[in-house]
Amino acid sequence: MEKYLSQLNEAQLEPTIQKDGPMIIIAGAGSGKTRVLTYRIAYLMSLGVDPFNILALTFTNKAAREMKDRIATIVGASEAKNLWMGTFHSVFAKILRSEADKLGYPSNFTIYDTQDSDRLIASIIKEMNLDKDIYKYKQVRSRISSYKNSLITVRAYFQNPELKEADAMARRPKMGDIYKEYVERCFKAGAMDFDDLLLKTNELLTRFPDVLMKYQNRFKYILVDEYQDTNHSQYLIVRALSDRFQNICVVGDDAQSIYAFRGANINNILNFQKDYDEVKVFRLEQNYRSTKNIVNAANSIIDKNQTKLEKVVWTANDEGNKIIVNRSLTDGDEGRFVASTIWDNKMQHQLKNSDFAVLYRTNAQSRAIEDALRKRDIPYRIYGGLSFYQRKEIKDVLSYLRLVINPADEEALKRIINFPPRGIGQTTIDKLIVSANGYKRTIFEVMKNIDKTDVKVNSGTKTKLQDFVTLIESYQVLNQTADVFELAEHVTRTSGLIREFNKDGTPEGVTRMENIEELLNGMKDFVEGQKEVADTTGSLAEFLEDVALATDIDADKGDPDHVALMTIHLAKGLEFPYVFIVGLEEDLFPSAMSMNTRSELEEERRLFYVALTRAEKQAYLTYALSRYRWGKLIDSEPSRFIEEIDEQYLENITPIEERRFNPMLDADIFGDVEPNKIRFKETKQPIFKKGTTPNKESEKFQVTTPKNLKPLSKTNGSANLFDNKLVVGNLVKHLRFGTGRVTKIEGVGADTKAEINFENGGVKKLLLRFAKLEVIG
DNA sequence: TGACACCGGCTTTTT
DNA sequence: GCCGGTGTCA
Repeated sequence: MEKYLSQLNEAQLEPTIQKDGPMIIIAGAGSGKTRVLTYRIAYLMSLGVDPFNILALTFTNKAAREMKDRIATIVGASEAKNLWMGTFHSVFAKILRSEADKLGYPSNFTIYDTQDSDRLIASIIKEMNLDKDIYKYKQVRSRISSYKNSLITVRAYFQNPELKEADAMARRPKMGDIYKEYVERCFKAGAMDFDDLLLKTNELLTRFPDVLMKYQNRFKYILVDEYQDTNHSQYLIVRALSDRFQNICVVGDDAQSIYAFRGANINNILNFQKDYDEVKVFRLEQNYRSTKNIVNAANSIIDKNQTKLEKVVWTANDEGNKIIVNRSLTDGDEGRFVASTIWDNKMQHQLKNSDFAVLYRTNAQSRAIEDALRKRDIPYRIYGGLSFYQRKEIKDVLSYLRLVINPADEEALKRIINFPPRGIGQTTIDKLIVSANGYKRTIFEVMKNIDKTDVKVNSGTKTKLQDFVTLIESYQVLNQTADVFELAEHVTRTSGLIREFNKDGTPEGVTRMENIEELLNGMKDFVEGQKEVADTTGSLAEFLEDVALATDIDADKGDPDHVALMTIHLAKGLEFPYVFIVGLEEDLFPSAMSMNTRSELEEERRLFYVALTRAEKQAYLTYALSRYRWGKLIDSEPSRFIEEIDEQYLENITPIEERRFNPMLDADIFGDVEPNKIRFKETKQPIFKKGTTPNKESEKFQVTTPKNLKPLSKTNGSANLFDNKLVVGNLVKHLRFGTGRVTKIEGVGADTKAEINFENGGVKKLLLRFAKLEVIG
């Protein structure tokens, strides 16, 4: 242990060896807080504290895993294994499972993800015959979420006239009724949403003093990382659990609080000293990560915020290069700047792809960057966005498994009762829902006892319903003996899912199959991994829980040497030698939706601070003069954040030449194609602003498939032809068929036909027919 | 009841 | 530029 403690500077050492009592560590970006947390836990254990009595709450499961690994190298794996470490959601999901009966839940309750919640809310709004334009399900969901995070239960809601009034004022008087119905339906389905995991934990701890005492005694030492991002619900859990021993250590940086939108309360960290007696305050202000230029630039930014704790982040590192600011004409140009800069740097300095990260405000921005990187053959990985587990085919498989564990799971049932199609239509499903609500039973129970209910369906439908029940029940039987992998493998084969995805043989179907394959492989790993861990069961329930709470950043698959593309939110806690912060434009960053109040703007500024402090050696700030948003090209102006940086840390680089389109490199065609059967409808929208392409404006074509065409799976698409030319040899990208080359062109104008060889899974020949197309070559 | 084509909304950020 | 919902038709 001594050896490790000697690695710390004095400011780090003090909080590390502070054993008891409440303490707060205010840790600037890059100041080694993870190291302090890790060593502190190891130190506690070296003093004889049982790891079973230590609870460490982190922001991601990956952070927990890494910390656990590091602790394991210090104190040994067998000891480290017993630490309680993970995200709020995952730790308390486990606790809720073992205490579920007290709250009237089954221990194998389902965890609803955002999509499940959305679907349920949308269906409730519909069932209540409310105007969906006034009651937008996303708004309703976020409202319900904020109630829950503030511990406003349905009962509390109806007891509080102000809340009712506020919703009535917002023209949504039925808000409370929707909330009530939503909560009841979740309960009936044996499901908790993300917010419930915290809300129900609070309920558990307040309603059952013996349970509270049990966990207070168990968690003698509690550590909370990223405390600035805790919400009220989490705050109360921490307070309750630490109340007995008061051995609470929170770590955070108010300057990096970026989750107010999901209820994080920056006052939790600002007021910590008022919440506990004799709080010891430690500050980590020396940055070990970044150059002086980056640290000072970041300081000059955060200085503009009024709400903050006083601290001075400094570094003994080199001066470093100035931060490079680059202007582009369009988002496409911005992407190309990023790609070529990465390329040049790799060449000049012998760098790896993984030395670079591209950070953006919104997920939608990844596309332009992605295209540019792909064209340069630079490996990249997009984090976040639509996560693996949210893909349709994966959710379909998981829905079957969820139903095996918990047949009450309404959302899973609705998802797969007729997928693959088995002749159970919406009308039937609606009847089932109405009946189930009437009997206060689950849909599955109604289906199972259909003859004893008032559901009127014809005998054919009845048989189909019974077949479905039998199918699920056969899986339940298999689940008694088979492991997760074996069961899932059986399910995909016998449910018809594989047949469904295989049937048309399109690359899209192939991709879906590959994803299912990957899911099965993941299950195999899970099953084998669990055999080595003693205190876990490797059960299906556990797998589904892991999956529900997994974040994209948690999964590290594929070649690790790739450029990382992610939102700034996702980048928190990470560091990279070279960082690009792209899309620094007003209305995008800061977001147009976050400029109404000072506190919103300050959160955007903190977000920018987080982005900048990810960089170790070099930061690039880029913006474009025009950008595609909602499929339209719109003008933009540089972000105020660029101006807010003290200019002595910046270097503006003027593009040597404004980039032009190279049709061979940059031309893309998107669309649905099937031999001879495609119509291209011209739309008047130019692809590029005048002046950005030398002479001609490009045209955009919308593709529609005629009625007699069997669609591949998606019926809309569009084709972009740059400079209005199609040339033999042109590279063409197609959503479904990948990339191919034009091999033959026949005819002119409306009758133009182009034959394209797509190379993926064998050569595919497709005939395109363009309207209003000038053909050369 | 299912398939299909059209339309409209969306884009902040996530456990 | 994508996704999901909806209205229409067979």
